[in-house]
Amino acid sequence: MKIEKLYYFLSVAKHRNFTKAAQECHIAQPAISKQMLSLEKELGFQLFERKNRRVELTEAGEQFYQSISCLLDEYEASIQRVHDCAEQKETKE
Amino acid sequence: MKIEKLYYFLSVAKHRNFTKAAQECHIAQPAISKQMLSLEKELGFQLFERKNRRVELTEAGEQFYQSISCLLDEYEASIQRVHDCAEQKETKE
DNA sequence: TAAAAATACTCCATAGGTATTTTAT
DNA sequence: ATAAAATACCTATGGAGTATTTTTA
Repeated sequence: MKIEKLYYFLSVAKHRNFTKAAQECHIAQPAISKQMLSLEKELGFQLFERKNRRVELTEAGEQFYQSISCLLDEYEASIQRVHDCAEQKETKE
Repeated sequence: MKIEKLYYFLSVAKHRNFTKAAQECHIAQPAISKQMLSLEKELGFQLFERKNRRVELTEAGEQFYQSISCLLDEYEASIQRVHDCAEQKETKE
């Protein structure tokens, strides 16, 4: 599981549109499409309902969104904290 | 960033030994070694102090360990919850 | 000399790109 | 006809393996 894939998921969930998400993530639309199919396969269930001109989240997708959204915030905070810690150490030496 | 890489890190931190961690993770020692070098490069600072016959964590490494350990627990819980949600949906239909 | 990490390669899987097709409005 | 996702195909990067080297107690 790549963390980038989870960020792509958040973007798709936000836009309810693969093409827009691809733009936001600075990758091509087929790349997002494949990543989301691969994510669903990896998890073992549908995250999206592909409609006509719109993507909707399944119930599981909505829940996953909530969890992953928090988790990635915490992940970023962790990275930030450890960066700060490393820099503080540097200036102390 | 792959989540597997973070699990490898936890294992190395736990054992203070790349070879033991490799065994626990069911991969070869050079694979762990490269993954940890790549992790340090990606983060931009040292996580380990490679000693004689022992690996020690830097301060930043210790802090990263705490954060990542919690984070991966939450990640697993998220996956579990969403699995449960998806199954409940299935049986309801 | 033994134990442990790093390096040098080789191989394969996967991520991403472009072009194209499919599907529904 | 158009908008949007999926598919086909290609390439490059990265992960993992085996064999080997380096280092230090």
